[in-house]
Amino acid sequence: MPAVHIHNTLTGELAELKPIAGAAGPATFYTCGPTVYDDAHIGNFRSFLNADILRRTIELTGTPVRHVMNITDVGHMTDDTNADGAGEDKMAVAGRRLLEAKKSGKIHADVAIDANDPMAIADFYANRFLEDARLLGLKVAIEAQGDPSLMPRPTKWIKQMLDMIKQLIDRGHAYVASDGAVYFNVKSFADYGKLSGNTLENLREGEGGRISAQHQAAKKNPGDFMLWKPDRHHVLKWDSPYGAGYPGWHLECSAMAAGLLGAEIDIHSGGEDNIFPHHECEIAQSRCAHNKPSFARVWFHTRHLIVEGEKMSKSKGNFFTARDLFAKGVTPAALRLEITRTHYRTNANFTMQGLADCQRMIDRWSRTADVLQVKIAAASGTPNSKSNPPLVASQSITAPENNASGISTNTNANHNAPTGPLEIALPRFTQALCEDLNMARAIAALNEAVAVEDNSACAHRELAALHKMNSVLGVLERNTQVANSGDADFEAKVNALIEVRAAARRNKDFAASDRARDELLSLGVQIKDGATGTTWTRTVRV
RNA sequence: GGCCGAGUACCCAAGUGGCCUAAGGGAACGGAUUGCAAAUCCGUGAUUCGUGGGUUCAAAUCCCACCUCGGCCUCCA
Repeated sequence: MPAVHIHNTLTGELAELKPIAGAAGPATFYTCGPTVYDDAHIGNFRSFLNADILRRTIELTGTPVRHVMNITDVGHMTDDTNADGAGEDKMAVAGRRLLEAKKSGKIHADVAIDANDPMAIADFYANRFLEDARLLGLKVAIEAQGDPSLMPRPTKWIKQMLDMIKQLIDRGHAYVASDGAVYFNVKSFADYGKLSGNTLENLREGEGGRISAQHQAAKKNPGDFMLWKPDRHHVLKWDSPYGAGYPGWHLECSAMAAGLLGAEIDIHSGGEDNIFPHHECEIAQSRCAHNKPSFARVWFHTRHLIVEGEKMSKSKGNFFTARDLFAKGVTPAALRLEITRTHYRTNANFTMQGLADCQRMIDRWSRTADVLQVKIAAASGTPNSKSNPPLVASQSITAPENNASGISTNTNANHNAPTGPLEIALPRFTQALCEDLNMARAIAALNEAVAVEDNSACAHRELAALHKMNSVLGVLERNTQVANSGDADFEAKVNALIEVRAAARRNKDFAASDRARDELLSLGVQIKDGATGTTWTRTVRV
């Protein structure tokens, strides 16, 4: 198996992944997750899904991964540095927005949620995030159903954060300032700025007017960042030796990563905007609190997604959440592929055309899987459970050596020699991903293999190879529209029209059959006449 | 203003000194199929890599300048 190499933001070089725990793993991986004061948008999901692709790639090479992703439920202030209450808690803002959404009908008014309760708001959006994430195949979100500790919430980790603050004060890296807040002293950590390339001098120049003079004056250095903010008026507050208040927002990741994965971890990921200040500050806190030579060995950052060539923004009307797109008929598979197929270190351009391109690719892979399934069933003499007639003649199957479960009982001498195109493509696919997650080349390897006619006798081995590739791509199992299910009336109407059309065609009344087809189209339904009858999907409209 | 990344066909996108007269997918066009479509299958497609210079036997790939886009510079995936 080739080793996974990825670009390490910390060094600017390609790093071979060697788990701290040894070759057998597990590799420890922490991903900065969402702050749940609103629905996650597709840009958020690009960074989460790229982390997922990396995690699945490592697993493809045979190394298990322990992946943790936080869900931030502490509101934090819209302006964290302002003490006089001019900044507002993000959860409070979210509560107001939620009330407005209910009034305008965007969210069902009967959604039982108290907009004045920050934890209820956080739970509401956390659940919506988890729904979207599972639909998109974010593995950690699927695993967290069985083990919630894999997606920790900072409000449950306040004690550990306070322990860390104490440790930092004791070691001389943090101090209580005249304004009552606890700050980290950046001058006490020589490597501060190493991750982002920011020097303390540059930072001083770049103050940008966002830091109030009052608090700047209380700090020892302009770059010092907050660890604890005493604030009796904050929506969420906890008791502490520094007064009731709330933790600095960098602290949660340091505390949870250490608590769940260890003081040193293999990989830490996030969006490119996390590099500074968030990850820079995490490194400073973690290394100083734990007195370790490194925090994360490899830092993995995904560049931002742009939409139709422009920065995504609500005012431009190119701002999409995953659920917006699902409601329009986009399959989770197509969305997943569209936002992960471009290399993670370039700005990906999300387009509706691209989404359609991805859907076509996935449909073709899916058909290949179906054909292989049918061949396997035919070879083993098992009747196809789906009652579909075989789509492809199975005369190429020469040896009844396989069973339907795909487990080989073959004892042929050339058992290990790849024979079919997918099996031959698998090492190229794996190699491409191991070279800094080259998705485009991996996908090309799969596409080329799918285009080759498979004359090999080993359908089950071909299918196994396809499933291996899909274990990273994660698309075959989620290639269905979310929007379709649950509307029985609509489905009945569609099926009735399809039957009307079929009857008209049998009578050679083509004018009537075309009318039925047009009517379906106006309902947003696209039909496909297949060998086994007519199927339909919702057309994707934007 | 400082620092950093990127510009490859109609669109998405790989390739980072010779195997590139540039991968893969989509669109478009032509053919097969279809009552006609859709879907599917087959075929066609950049002498050229933002612009202008330079280095080299050799450049999309290295260097310089310029243009455009994106990111960070204490909210942000």
